Amino acid sequence: MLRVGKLTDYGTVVMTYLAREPEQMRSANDIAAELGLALPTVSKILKALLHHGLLVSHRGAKGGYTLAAPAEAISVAQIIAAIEGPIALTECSDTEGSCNQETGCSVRGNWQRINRAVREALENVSLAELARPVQPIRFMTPGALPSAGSL
Amino acid sequence: MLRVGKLTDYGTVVMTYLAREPEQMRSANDIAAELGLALPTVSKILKALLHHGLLVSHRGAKGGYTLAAPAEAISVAQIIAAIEGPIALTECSDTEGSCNQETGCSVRGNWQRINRAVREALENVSLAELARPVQPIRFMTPGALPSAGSL
DNA sequence: GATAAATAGTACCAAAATAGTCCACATTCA
DNA sequence: TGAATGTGGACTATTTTGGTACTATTTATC
Repeated sequence: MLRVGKLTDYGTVVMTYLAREPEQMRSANDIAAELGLALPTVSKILKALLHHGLLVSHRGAKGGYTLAAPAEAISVAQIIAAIEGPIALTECSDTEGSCNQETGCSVRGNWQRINRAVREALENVSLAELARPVQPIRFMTPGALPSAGSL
Repeated sequence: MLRVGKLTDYGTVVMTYLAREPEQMRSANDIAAELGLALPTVSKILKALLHHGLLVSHRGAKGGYTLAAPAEAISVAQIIAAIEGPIALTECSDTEGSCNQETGCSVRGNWQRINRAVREALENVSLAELARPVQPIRFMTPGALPSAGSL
């Protein structure tokens, strides 16, 4: 449940890679090679991240990308928004016409709260935390929670 | 960012409708007519909700559906999971092969925490809350938060 | 028992979103 | 000047999603 595109997943990986040595400028080519992804795909992701101010680019030979801010100041929410776009959980935002039912519309209103809750959860995870190696906080017996990693 | 299918949206509306008079059994036809949705679509949603134990069905003439539990005991997370399926935020769950990079994999591990945070946010909203009319908790000046309702 | 009204299950199609690629152009370093 | 690199946009193929149709099964009612 609750999907995020594959490109967004890549996006977090790319950002994490850049966060390892924030001062070091990396070309799209380097990143693609290092991460084992296709150059055009990486390029596309970098453009999106750049557009949303998460990266700084340097054109020309010896060019590349660096983080626009310290990893602590970049949230997962920003990364997702940059690539996924500002699409709400529900798509009923503008076209209210379809649901002229009192019941339905009150539901729609309450979705706002859900959206906010999820957004806050995402804003509270920084790129820095994402880049940290996984701390084995809890080892659960395999199979105990079948979909532990799923939403 | 962060999408939920249209069917899931309908699902919440259907559940909310049933929650209004929990004792009252409703046929798929009634629900479709009342909510202004196509019968086959509503039927599909009801089947999914039924399969996940959120509804109880009564077959045959005068049959229909009722909630399987009080609205307070059903979470939005359950509704979403029933219709959207247990798809994780990222799809890297099984096929670890594609990403053989240390950098990337540590990111993947950290996604678990994000998933959990979001899931908990969703589990903390019950169907009962969803069914409540929107309480105008705070009126914010329009435009102050451009994408207030989006994620 | 017969009949009508429902759900149950499954398969299918069309449309939309997504992933991924390619190319022509602009910029900068050596 | 030339090679390397980002920029922007268009394009295609694949996947996912939404929506529909059909048949079987169950049950209330007459």
